[in-house]
Amino acid sequence: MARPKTELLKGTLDLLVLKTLSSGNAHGYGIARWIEDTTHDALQIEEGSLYPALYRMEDRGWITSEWGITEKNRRAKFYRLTARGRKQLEEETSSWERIVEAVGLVLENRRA
Amino acid sequence: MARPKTELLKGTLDLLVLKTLSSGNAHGYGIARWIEDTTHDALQIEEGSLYPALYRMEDRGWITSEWGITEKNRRAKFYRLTARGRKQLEEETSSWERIVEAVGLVLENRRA
DNA sequence: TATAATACCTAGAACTTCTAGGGGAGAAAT
DNA sequence: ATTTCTCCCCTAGAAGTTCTAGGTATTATA
Repeated sequence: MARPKTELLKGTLDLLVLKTLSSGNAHGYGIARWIEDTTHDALQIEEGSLYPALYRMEDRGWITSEWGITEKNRRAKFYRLTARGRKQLEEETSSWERIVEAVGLVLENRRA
Repeated sequence: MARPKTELLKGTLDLLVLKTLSSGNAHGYGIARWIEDTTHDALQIEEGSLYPALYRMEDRGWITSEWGITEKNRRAKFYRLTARGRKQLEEETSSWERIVEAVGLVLENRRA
């Protein structure tokens, strides 16, 4: 089936998930769908990347989880941001912006 | 001595090196210094990351190397881009731009 | 009642980057 | 002269994240 290659840049997944959760609770599957929709499938979230990432973030105290029922009447684990997660989001956002700016400098530059 | 954390996003190093070489040959050490200078040290290039990356890229036929002597009268391995390397640079540049744009959509968005 | 969609889970492979060293040779400083 | 600094290359192994390629269960739909 070979979908077009739309690999994530390693290191961005946490940022994307944290940002998604910053505006409301969500379950894993829903987070993935929301990111894909928002980016018009420019980013695809593999479940084999997502779930391990969610566990890591929970271990680190950035998010917490709770079982519940979705709008579609399905059992799902809902995540929400902790205070530490919110702080982490801020850090990762500014780190991301710094890197984008820096890479931009390289891409624009012509060496003398 | 703990320099401030300025980790690379995994996946950007190839792009940075290819772009650096796109405007002229350079040796490894010089590539690292140029990227750091250009980004005002926002990105730091570890030699333990750089040299393995250069070998990978050479294996893949994106760059070729040749020993020579630097301006400072030191022995050094000079790299230059191949045609395939130039093509790879184009691909990685547009991939980078796609990702930056997509992440931007997520960061700007507020979920309804 | 078969199939699709929703939702979660996991082991192991693959890959890149970092850590933490090592070495040699020329330049500068003492 | 000898030490120290800068330039320049190199490597093994650890660490970390993402992907592949499966699997399961339940509900909605055709």
